[in-house]
Amino acid sequence: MTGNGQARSPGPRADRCTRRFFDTDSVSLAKRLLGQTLVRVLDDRSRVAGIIVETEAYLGAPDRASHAFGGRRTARNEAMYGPPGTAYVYFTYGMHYCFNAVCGPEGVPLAVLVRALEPVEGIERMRRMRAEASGREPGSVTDSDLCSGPGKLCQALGIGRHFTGIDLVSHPSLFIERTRARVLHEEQMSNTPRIGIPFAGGWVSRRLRWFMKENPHVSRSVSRAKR
DNA sequence: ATGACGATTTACT
DNA sequence: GTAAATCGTCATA
Repeated sequence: MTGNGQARSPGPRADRCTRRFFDTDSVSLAKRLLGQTLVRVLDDRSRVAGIIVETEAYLGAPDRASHAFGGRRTARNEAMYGPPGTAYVYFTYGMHYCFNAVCGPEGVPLAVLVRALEPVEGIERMRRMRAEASGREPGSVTDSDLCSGPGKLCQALGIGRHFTGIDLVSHPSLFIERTRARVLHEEQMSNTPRIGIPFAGGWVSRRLRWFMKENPHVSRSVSRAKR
């Protein structure tokens, strides 16, 4: 036992992100999430996980690109109004799920979309799950094609609709581990406009997408947007 | 009851 | 580069 009561383990042991970690604005959370690890514990208790390398901030009612634009509150986006640390998972284009971490005070629909992961645990398992979900052969799924997009990472981690509204701070099979104590330095990250929101008027050009520079696991569209 | 529309991915020219 | 796939959700009637 150490002085602060934490158990000492052989290697660096990752801690789960707390309520306080999520209790901030979405731009801050989008940056803080870079370098943390999204973890899914499967039914057989094995873990699949990846380091978050790309995020997008959604700013709520005033944000034309947000599902909560204009204060819209429906059965679909109800989770966005939950307390910080709530998961918001939505289904889109008739075939894909996307995962968000909700932040800000309860009742205020701020969220961060997790767009890409660098696979680190259970990679072969993720490859199989993603292959099955997209109707391909596992051999055709390369490491950089595994979690390099919001729909892809949900396939790889087996994240579906039933996770929407769950509490990332306490849920046994979906959470985020604090693998990085501090926010990445500015030189280590880039920001660009968000992807796939041509309908968002003046919000289209806002640079609310954040990603690790030079990381091969960020979503495709990066390569042409900005190196 | 109906119709338009995606915070995407994939295959193909 | 462009386009198809595919369906839950929500606004309108």
